[in-house]
Amino acid sequence: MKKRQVSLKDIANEVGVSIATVSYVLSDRKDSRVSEAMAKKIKEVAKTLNYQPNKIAQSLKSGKTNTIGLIVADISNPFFANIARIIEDEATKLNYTVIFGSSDEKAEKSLHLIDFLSSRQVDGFIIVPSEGTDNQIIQLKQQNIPLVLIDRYFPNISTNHVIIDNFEASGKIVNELIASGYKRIGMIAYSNPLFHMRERIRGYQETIQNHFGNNISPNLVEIDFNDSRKQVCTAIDGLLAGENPIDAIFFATNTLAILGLKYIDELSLRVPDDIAIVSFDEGEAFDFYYCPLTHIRQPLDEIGKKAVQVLTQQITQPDMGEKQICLKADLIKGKSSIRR
Amino acid sequence: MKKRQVSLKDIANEVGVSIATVSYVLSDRKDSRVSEAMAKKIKEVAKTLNYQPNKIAQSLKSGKTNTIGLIVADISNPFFANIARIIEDEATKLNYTVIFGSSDEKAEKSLHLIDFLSSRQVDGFIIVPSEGTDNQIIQLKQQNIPLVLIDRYFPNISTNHVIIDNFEASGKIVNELIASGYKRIGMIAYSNPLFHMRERIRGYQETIQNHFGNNISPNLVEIDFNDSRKQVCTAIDGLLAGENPIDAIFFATNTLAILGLKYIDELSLRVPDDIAIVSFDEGEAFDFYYCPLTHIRQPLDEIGKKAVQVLTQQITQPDMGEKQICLKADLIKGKSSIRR
DNA sequence: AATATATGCTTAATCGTTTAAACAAAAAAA
DNA sequence: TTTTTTTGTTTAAACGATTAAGCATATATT
Repeated sequence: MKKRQVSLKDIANEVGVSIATVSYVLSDRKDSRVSEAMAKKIKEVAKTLNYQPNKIAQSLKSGKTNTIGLIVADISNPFFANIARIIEDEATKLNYTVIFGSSDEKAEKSLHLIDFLSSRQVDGFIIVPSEGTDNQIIQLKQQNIPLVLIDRYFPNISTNHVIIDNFEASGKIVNELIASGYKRIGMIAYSNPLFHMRERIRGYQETIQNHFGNNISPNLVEIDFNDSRKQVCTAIDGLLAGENPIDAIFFATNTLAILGLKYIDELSLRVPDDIAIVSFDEGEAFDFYYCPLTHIRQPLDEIGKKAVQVLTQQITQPDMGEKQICLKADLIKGKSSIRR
Repeated sequence: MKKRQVSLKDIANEVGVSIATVSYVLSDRKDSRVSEAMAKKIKEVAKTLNYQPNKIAQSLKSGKTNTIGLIVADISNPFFANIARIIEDEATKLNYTVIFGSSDEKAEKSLHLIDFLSSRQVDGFIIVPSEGTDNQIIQLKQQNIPLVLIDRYFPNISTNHVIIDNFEASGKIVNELIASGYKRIGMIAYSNPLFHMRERIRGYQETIQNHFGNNISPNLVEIDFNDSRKQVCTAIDGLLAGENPIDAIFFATNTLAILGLKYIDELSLRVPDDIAIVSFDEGEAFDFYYCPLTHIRQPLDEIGKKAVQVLTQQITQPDMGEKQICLKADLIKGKSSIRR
């Protein structure tokens, strides 16, 4: 009734030989001294029985699972979903499986995921760290578990990481607005202490400062991740109120941009005539937005691939030094930042 | 240098007791007769050493991995991405891990995935079967591997499945168009022999037939999945040409709708004034489309959850009979099918 | 012919966990 | 006091694969 998976033992019994012999043949070791005839027979039987090696057993023996644990901050964000996909593809190419989970930007969930994936003996981690996970990362380092951070990192913890130059990208897009003639540029960002967000904000502030000095000051609103829908609206209201309403908004992420654009539509403001909009990252949702958005495009492909490559290198050569990769992001000029 | 994961052995050595005793304590077996004092000590040491049971070893022993293999037809389609997400969440709740892959609608890739996941000893499969995978499904059945098909199934292979009533849904949305006064309704579908697609087409054809008899015949164009971008445009051109151009298009999937709408924008046709549009499924991209689409919303949540529940039941009670679940989909009325 | 080497396969240990069975010592029943 | 039962712990086999070491037998070298 219950058909167990066929094992080396089954083949050995069938052929009338020891398990070891079968193992030697099927693992194709050049130094094995099994006779041609026997090898052929064993391979035949293996095929007819449709033998598939039990990777669980192999893993237990070898201590390697060929599995990567991936923890992203928020899988419902297409940015992370895409990265996850790329990582998965690249990992598959290198013969690794990816098991992943979303921390939903919560340190507690992140910890739970790390424990879970550790107990499943992943060979290493690729992590988009969220706020307050510093010690989790330190722990992993202490356990000598191979690890690559992406998108964000902790400047005071030395780790492998693959990130982009958020400061530069942010400056680039603000410059674009300024070049188009916009002066009162607001920014809506998350009140997130993580490095990537701080860098985006710093890029914005310094660029404004460099251009306008003390004549025009930056106009930044920071938003709580867990109440973003409401707070984005309030933020926009705030930026538009007063004597000198802003004429352009820079959204620090695609999720903020989506929320913002929906509200701007509700206000019956037209982009870019009434207000210019620029944003970090893309979203499928922008495909059908009437006005193609000027935005920063991160090299997702490169980030994902590099992360996997660095990780698998660490796994196979643990004594390799740490790799810290910082990529440049592209500015995609749409029509949402053109002054007409 | 190299810190191995701590094992029962480490704890046993530390406490000065046998591995078995440690195992009995840490697996919290009610029938164990280990003394309170010893149990307490072992638990303490386990905690300080930060012991995490090695699930690989547990799996090898138990023959269960608490892992589900998920194979979707196309992970870049948000429909499947969402389902994957829901399945993942539900599985996690039931203490299962999901390992998944995308067959990209290719039988060969599907086979590869099944072999791969089998060798990783998944306890069961949830599969969105693609064209030509009939024998793969039959094979799994013969090996007594628990299995649930979703979205599609093979009428001539008896399996667990969770699907929706595509015929009914299709009829419902065509009826909506007819009720709004549209008469020449075209449909663009995939030339896919799978049941779900045939049912959507049949729903369209029979509804047209029922309403208009022989006065107006259905106007269906079937499209090759691998060349859909081009063929959708050709199809729309075709439907719009001639003496009696169509006044409404029913797209059989969200991917077709997205391609179609982009082309319709290029043609400078306005929805619904120049042409009405209805579609199966949603897409994030529709969020910002100027005209909210009338579409069929599948109960993704229910499909995903039911699939996991049926599968885990099959895993724990293999002698349970097959479950075949057919859900109804909802018609979401937008503005893309209103005659003005 | 005696010894060395090569060939072909088997034995047995190992990975970390589970668990039935064994065993010794203590407590209870006779 | 002897026997039985209970209590607390250990032994050992098992899951399926890998692999160093062992052991015949056959072939090659002196």
